[in-house]
Amino acid sequence: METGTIPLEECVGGLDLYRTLESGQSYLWRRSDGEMYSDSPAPDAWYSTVVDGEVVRARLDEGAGVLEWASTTDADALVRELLCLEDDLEEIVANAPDDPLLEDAYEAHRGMRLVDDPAFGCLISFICSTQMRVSRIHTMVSTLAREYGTPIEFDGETYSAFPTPEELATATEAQLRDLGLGYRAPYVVRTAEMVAGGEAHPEDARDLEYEAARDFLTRFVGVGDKVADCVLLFSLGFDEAVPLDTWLKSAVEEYYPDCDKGSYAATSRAIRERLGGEYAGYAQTYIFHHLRTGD
DNA sequence: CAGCTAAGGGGCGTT
DNA sequence: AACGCCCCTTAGCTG
Repeated sequence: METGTIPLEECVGGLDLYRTLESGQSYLWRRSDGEMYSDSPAPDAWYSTVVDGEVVRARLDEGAGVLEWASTTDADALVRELLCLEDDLEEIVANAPDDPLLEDAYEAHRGMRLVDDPAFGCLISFICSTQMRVSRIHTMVSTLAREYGTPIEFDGETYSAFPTPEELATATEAQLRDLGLGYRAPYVVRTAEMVAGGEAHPEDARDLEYEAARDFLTRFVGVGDKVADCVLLFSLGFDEAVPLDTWLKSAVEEYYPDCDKGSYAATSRAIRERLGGEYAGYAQTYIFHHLRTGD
């Protein structure tokens, strides 16, 4: 076992691990008390995930002023990457457009960061997310990991990696329906088969310009504009992506009515400009969390 | 191409 | 306790 600490002072603008990992961006982490996404924060809890066969655990130690990690490998760089610790939140907030809703959101959830999830797990997570509340999405993704992922022993406990495309492609629609995925079951199987078969990989979108990348991702079954935007924002480093979900649509309706241009693409473009362009995705994450939690 | 609708099932608020 | 409605939407069909 390897362990380490990352000084919180290196995370410019702070780090709120609870809001970063339980705000509906990532479904690939687990909380040690099993109460993740239950609306009951546990400031001392360990969060764990598995990336490329390596277990990573992380915990905030506010008293010591550090983010503590433990892993099967030297995970210092990996933890910084997964939690976007290099993002300068002070600069992002300072450069944000003057906007009452956005300022409230940034103020209320200071320290919440974007995540940088592995692409395949992120893609499947958001295919599962349609018409679903965040706690159930987390349950579904955990179930997929338990049923199809490779178990890994670490520090006396068993962790389940999210399945590889090849592992998930062995699933049948009927099995996934039995696991509670509903109409998403065939989407997950077909997308896993596409990636496993080499037909396309979500990582391929990295090389494209933003809107072309979004179009590219919609070739996967169960992926429309909104899910594609989530994968771009939460996994592929497109910080300008603004997923237009029900909460953002209601925000457009109530706060930015002039940004409603009818189609997804045009409205997305307008709200992206209104929220600051380059880092509009950060703004989206804060507004989404602000409206959803009512905090 | 725009517009409509079906597609799990659980949790939550209302009767 | 039963009921209706909602949930970070997409695919497929119709006109």
